[in-house]
Amino acid sequence: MDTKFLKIMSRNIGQKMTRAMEEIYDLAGGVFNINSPKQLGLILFEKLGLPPVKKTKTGYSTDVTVLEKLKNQHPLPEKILEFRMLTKLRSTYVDAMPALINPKTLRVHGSFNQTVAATGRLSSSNPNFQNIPIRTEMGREIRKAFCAQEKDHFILAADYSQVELRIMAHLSEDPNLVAAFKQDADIHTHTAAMVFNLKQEDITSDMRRTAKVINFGIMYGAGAHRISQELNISHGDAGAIIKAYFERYTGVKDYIEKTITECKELGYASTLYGRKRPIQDINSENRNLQEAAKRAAINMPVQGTAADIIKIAMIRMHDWMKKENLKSKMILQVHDELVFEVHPDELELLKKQVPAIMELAGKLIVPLKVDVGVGKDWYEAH
DNA sequence: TATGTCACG
DNA sequence: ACGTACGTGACATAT
Ligand SMILES: [Mg+2]
Repeated sequence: MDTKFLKIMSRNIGQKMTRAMEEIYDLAGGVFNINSPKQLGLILFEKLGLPPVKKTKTGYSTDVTVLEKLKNQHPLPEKILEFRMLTKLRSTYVDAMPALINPKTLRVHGSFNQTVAATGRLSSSNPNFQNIPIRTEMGREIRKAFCAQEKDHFILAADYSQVELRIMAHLSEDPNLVAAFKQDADIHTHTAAMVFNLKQEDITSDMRRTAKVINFGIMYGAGAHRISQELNISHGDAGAIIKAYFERYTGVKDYIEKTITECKELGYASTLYGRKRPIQDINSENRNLQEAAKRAAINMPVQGTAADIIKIAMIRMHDWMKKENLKSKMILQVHDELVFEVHPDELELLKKQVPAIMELAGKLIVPLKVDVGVGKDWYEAH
């Protein structure tokens, strides 16, 4: 870990927090605990009279979807979101990691749990290395602190490209989805072309974004409601897009129905390699429970098969590294990604072999693809 | 310990 | 009328 870097980052975030806090108290007309959803709810929805968007068990919801909707009515919600981002990054990552460094090894040693996630995924704890920020630039900067211990050594990150959609192609044998991956097409652009009935070259970035939400949404069993919220479009339009998707990818539709039927009969859903997840609620009288169980059943074969494949890759990787007496180390797994600390003498070898081992770990009717990045830290390796 | 929130794939 | 996309873990607050 680059603790010097984290120390500076903590100070910088702290300054931004102070500024945001002052503006928040100003806009709210008084001091309160911004981290208390209860106090914040009173300020937003009673003192300022903004319209409540949704409720929680205990009161007003103030989560990011709510504050996004209130942004155009008052300047406070946006400042709250900024403050929340800053506090999350500082308390969960920037200030937490240095405190966890083992004085003997000068490293942070977490756990990868093999018997927690119901789908067969690993989970990571103390600390969780599988949710290190990447989606915002400020968060992403934190990855600069994850560096090789020795100067001149490297971090190598290798991640599967669209592994879950490739698995869906394999399981469903849908001709359109299979063809897309055999051509190594940009899958979201491909789906956009299918759904909007256009050529791939005529797809706009907005249409691609829509298709991306659909591609992921389908694998989780999303309905028109969720898709409409996600894309900020009408319920009717969202329904029409989902309908168009299933008309073009009929194999996916059939596969999803088959998975649910089979789960109802057997009481479990399974992966390509035979891992089973019991899903008893699939036969529940309670409609909400049954619908949630259907979505879990749809997702299990996809998420679970991806977990099986990367586990196979990790075992083969370990065997290979041991046999070759390598000095480099496999240090992290993030569901579709493996991270290595690499000795400079072994860099070229790993750049070649790591993706090869990962790509061959799963035998699917479409190819698996792995992207590799190298740098002095995890930020550069991506 | 429960709850709400938010970080990731 | 209600709820509404899967799988996780950590933090702060409130009780
Ligand atoms: Mg990936």
